Amino acid sequence: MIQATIRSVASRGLSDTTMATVANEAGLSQGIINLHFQSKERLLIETLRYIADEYRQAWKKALGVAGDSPPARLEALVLIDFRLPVCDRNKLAVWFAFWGESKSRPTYRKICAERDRAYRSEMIEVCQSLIDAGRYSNIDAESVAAGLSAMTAGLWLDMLTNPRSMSREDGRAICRQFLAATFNRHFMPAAEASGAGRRKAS
Amino acid sequence: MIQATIRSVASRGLSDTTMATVANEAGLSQGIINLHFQSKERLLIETLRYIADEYRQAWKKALGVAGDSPPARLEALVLIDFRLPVCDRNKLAVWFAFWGESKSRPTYRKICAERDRAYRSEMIEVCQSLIDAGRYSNIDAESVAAGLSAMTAGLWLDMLTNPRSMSREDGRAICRQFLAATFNRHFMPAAEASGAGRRKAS
DNA sequence: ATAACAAATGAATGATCATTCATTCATTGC
DNA sequence: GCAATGAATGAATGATCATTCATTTGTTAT
Repeated sequence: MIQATIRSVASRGLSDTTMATVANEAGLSQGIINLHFQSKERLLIETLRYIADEYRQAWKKALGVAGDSPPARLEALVLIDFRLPVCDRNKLAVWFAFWGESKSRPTYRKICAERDRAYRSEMIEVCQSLIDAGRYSNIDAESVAAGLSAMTAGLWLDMLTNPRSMSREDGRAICRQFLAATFNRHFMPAAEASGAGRRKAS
Repeated sequence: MIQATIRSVASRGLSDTTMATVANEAGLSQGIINLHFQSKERLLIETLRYIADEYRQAWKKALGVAGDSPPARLEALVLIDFRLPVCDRNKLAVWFAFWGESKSRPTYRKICAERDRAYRSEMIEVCQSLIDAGRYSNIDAESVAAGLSAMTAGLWLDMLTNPRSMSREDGRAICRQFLAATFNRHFMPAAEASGAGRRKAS
C-alpha cells in the first residue's frame, strides 16, 4: 500500500495523487486506505517514514560490511546513495516531492531532518578520522561532509530531471573525483573501478 | 501577481496554494487571476519561467562583470547561487516545489532542463579553460561542472530544510573548499574571504 | 460632463476529492 | 455446519476549489 503510494507519487506527482489513484495502484478499493491509515495525510507521512527508514538501514548495513578502515567506510557511505534500493527513480521522485513541500510542513521537515542528522554525523566522524590519519591540513570535516552529501542530493536531482544524461554510474564517478581531489593520499583519481575512459560519448 | 504566487507557494506549499490564497497575497479578488493568466496551470508555469529567467539573467550579468580570467569567471558563477536575488529562501522553496512535481510534468521539466543546460555548458567551458591553463591532469571538465552544480543544488536543499545550520556564507565556504581541492593552483584553501575560523560553533 | 473602454469584483457553478458507513466477503474457532 | 470476527467494498456525503460571468469601478478621450 505504501508501495502503491510511492508509485502514484512518482508517476502523477504529489498534487495529483488521490486516494483513488493509490487504491488503484494497489488493486484495492476506495475506502480501504482510511481503514488502515486514518487519513491521506497519515498515509503520506508513513510513506515518507518508510523510505527514510529504508535509507537509514541501508547505510548502517553498508557500514557494518565495510569494516574499520576510514576510506572504505567513507566510500561505503557514498555508494549507498547510488545503489538500489535507495537510488531508485521512483523513490527519488518521492524524496523531492516531500522536500518540495517541506518548507510548509513541519512534520515532513522533521522526518527529513532526522534522516540527515544521523547520516551526516556519521559522515563527519569518518571524514575526521581520515583527516587525522592522513594529516590533511586546511580542510574541515564538517565542510567536506556537508559538501559531499549536498553533492549526492544534487546528483539525485539530475537523475530525476534528466536521467538520460546522469546515470548512477556517472554519479559515482563524480563523487569519486571529489574524494580524489579532497583526500588525495587515500583515493586515487579514477582508480579502482574499471573507470577512466568510460564516461558517456558527448 | 507572480510575486504573490511565489509567496504563497513558499508559505503553504504547492498543494495548498489555491487561486484564493494567491489572490489574497496579491490583495486582489478571486476571479482576477483567470483574467490575466487563463488558468492556474498557466500561472504556475509563468511563475517558474520567471524565476528561471531571473536566474539566467543573474549569471549572465555576473559573467559580464567578471572579465576574462577563468578563475574569476568560475567564482562568479558559483557566487550567484549564494546571493540575492537568486538565493532567496522563498525562491528556493519554489524551485524545490517544481522539481518535486517535475517527474510527472513535462512542461516543468523542460523549463528546468533549459535553465540547467545553459548554465552547465557555460560552466563546463570555464572549467575546461581552467584545466588547460593549469595543466590539471586526471580531471574532466564535465565531471567537475556536474559535481559543482550538484553541490550548490544540494546546499540549497540544506538552506531550505535547515536554514539554522546552513547559511549562504556557509554554502560559499563549502564550494570554495571544493574549488581549492580541485583547482589547487588557482584557488587557495580558505583564502580571500576573512574565512577560516568563522564556521559555526558546534 | 459623458461616452467608451478596460480593469476588477465576488457570487454562482460544477467538478473533484477525502471521508464515512451500511453491506458483503472471507477466515477462523467451535 | 455455524457463529463470529475482521477485512474489503463502493456508493453517498459534504467540503474545497478552479472557473465563469453579470455587474461595478476607474480611466481616458472628446
